[in-house]
Amino acid sequence: MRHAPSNEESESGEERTKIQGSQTLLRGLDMLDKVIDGPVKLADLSAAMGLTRSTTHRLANALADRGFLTFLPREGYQLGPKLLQLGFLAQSQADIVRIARPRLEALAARSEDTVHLGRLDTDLALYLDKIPGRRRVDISSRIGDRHPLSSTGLGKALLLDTPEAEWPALFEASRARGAPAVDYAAWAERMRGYVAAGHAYDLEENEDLIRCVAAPVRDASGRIIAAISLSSAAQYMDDARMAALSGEVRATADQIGTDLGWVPGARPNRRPRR
Amino acid sequence: MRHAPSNEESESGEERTKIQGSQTLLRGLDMLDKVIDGPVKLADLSAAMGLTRSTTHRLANALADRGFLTFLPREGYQLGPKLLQLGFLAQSQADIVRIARPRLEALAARSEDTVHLGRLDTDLALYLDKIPGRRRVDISSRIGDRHPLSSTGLGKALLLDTPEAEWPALFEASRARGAPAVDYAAWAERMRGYVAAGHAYDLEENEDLIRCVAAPVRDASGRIIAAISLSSAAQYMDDARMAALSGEVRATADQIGTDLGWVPGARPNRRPRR
DNA sequence: AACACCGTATCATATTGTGGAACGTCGATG
DNA sequence: CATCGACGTTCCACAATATGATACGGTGTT
Repeated sequence: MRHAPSNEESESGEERTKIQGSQTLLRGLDMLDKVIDGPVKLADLSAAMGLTRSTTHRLANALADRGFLTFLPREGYQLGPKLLQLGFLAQSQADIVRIARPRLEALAARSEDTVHLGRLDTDLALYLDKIPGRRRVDISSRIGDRHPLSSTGLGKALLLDTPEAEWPALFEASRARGAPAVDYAAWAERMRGYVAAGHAYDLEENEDLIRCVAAPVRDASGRIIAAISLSSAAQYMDDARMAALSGEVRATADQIGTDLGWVPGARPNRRPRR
Repeated sequence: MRHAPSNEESESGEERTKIQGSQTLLRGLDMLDKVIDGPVKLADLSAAMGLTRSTTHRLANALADRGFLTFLPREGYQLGPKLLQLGFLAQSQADIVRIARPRLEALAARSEDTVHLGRLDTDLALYLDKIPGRRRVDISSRIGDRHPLSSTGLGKALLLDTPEAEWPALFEASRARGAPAVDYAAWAERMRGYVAAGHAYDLEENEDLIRCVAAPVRDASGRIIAAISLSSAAQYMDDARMAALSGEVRATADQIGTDLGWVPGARPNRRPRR
């Protein structure tokens, strides 16, 4: 085959692995990315791919034939129905607990502390998984437990996208469910900091002498569907360590999100599904 | 390249188009289908594809590299996170009204009658689109209208998957919303027939002298997310014609569903999302 | 230890994919 | 009404890319 004229490196600066011996497949797969925000005409598509119109057309047609692309006569190529089907199937195969487990174990191993995974359940945080740390610290939580949102790191992480207007109601609900009585104004002020930082702390508000760092997990829709937290005795968790750990906890949460189809940079999509 | 040893026709009886000149891409895309029900080991995958282990491995790796497959060390290959991302994006691009329009127009043109598209809105049928037929018949419906479920073909089609236990409540709600007072037992008996047939009729229950044939539209999850109906004056709609049209209406509804990622044969998935 | 299983790497071969160019087809423009 | 331009489609000679036989290196099982 003739090679592309001095197109050794892509002009659009993207650097994708070669995987040697699958050029056609990789080009086809990458083509789907070029179509993610609406219909694209063949000419634009070939320009974006750095390929000739012939090649682009052949690939696009193959993708369309299998339903990965839809061709709209006067608009261009668009994501096709096959992706809806496979996306749904992938969704049903994606069990958060199973997906998250290895990442959580790695985090627990590195930090030697206890890691939790949980999600929102009406107005409580439901604990889905727990990896005990190496240190002998009693963290009195069990899988299946429900804890108040306002007084746990995990719960606060779950709320990071919730509009502030809804905070008072949730705060009250938490108090009714056993959260300690603290001043709302002070709590909300701290929450604003957590929202800005993208993670949440828990500073002995719930169980005495336990501190934790928590971060939200997002799925393909960008919504927060779960959160993880790393807990330890306050003696092992001074402010400096919490700050140091927060990046790692966020990174782990983001990795899990990526496994679930979340795309870090993508336009935030906060609207609830349907 | 060496060709596959006498593997001219696939053993698994599937017949897929050639599209000449995209073998690698097509093989890769088809590979995703072999993985739809859980992790598959490399050996099984190559067997299912009718390819050598080498080739299978190369393709699977390319797919995994781009996130279309996930490799689980001791289980095999599985649908990957990229499909979740693209599936979600495809979903947000898939506007039912726009997708359905050409199909509805074709149906309206063929039958010369009025076609409606609608979906469930709490306990009413919300009309999303309307293509007037050629015949001059007053169908007093407008886009945005809400009509009772129990007394419209469209509404009944929307209920075809609803457990019978919930029928009485919905029937009562419809009556409260203006549906004519008919006998529940008789209505339920007719509904059972519609459920078995996969389509619904409306026989002058709502507007006098109007009859219609309706069918449900399913999405990738298998759930009924909308319905279409074909309405005409009773004089043009004798029982024979209704029977003849029901197949065509169902076919159109199914085509729209396919555009939305629905797969005809797939295991029915009735459980609500989340 | 020997074995079976599974994923990975290598490499000569020619099949497959490539891109240039020409063709159709539709609307818009002069 | 003719010409043009934009866009998708088809064709084809050429060689780069994809292929599959074979061999390798892990890990758990007998």
